[in-house]
Amino acid sequence: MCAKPKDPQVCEAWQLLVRFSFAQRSSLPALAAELELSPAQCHLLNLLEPGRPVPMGQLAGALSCDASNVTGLVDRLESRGLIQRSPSEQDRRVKVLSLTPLGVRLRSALLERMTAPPASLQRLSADEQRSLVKLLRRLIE
Amino acid sequence: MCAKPKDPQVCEAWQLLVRFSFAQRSSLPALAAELELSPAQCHLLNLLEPGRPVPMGQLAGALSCDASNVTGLVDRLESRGLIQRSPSEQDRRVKVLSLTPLGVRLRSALLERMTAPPASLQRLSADEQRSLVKLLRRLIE
DNA sequence: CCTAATGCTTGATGATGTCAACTATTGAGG
DNA sequence: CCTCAATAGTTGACATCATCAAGCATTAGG
Repeated sequence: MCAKPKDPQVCEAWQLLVRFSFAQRSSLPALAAELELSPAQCHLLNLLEPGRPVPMGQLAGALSCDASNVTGLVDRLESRGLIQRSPSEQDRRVKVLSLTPLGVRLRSALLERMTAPPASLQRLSADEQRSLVKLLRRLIE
Repeated sequence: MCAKPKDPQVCEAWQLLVRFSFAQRSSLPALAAELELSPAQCHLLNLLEPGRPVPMGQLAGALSCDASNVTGLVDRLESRGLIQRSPSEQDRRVKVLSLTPLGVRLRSALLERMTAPPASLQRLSADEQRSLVKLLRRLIE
């Protein structure tokens, strides 16, 4: 199944992670819909931390998408009063995004739902959970 | 960060997994584009194993989306000669999908790319990789 | 039979995403 | 200073993704 003559264990671990994220791909839309959000909007809100404004272009980089796409995404979130465009003082071309108080509340509601661990995680023992955390940390960086 | 008075370790593990799948959400489109596929098409091809035809409705269930969405996805993949609709013999309402030889080749090219493990995975020792595989297996089922 | 339920398609609509063209601003040289 | 290229964001055109409601054919139960 793994093409190159690499360690098959590495491949299997990676395949499981990929499978996991495909599963997420199925479940996120329903979860997001409860808050009237789309998956893309969730991703954006997830990246926008309270008290840490971000220029639009930087967000496009983090989302790995075109800048014009961010424009539309931000238009919709701003029209709902969740985020806010402000001109940068250093560079008048730049607009920085920040969460409104309403956005902060919605974001934390979102994170609360997204990070509610499923039953399968509870089946792991405390030691196993600790190992998993360690491994994933090193994986992501 | 975790709302309920639950084990914070469970929450952290889950958060890392969620973070991982958001990272995938960013990288999959580019990877898929190399094969002229969209993320949704990847998901569908991923579910459609060679030699194991699947009714359209079942696929809609697996993708957690509306049946009419599958119609469009299948239209595009079929017009490229990657998959094939065939009438079911047991039930003439049902159409089963199967990969064409071209589809089989593209699917394996796709899986090969998707499952090419990133460098960060190689940094784990053999033992650590083994643990990770075990933990993830129990997580997914 | 008649009727309800099922599987898929169609059409309308909105969101996501890309690209190319445009405006405004910045910054580097001449 | 003055041009001129690069950058940040917007706009418009277009394809895809995704939902819903309506419709058709088939199936299954009463």
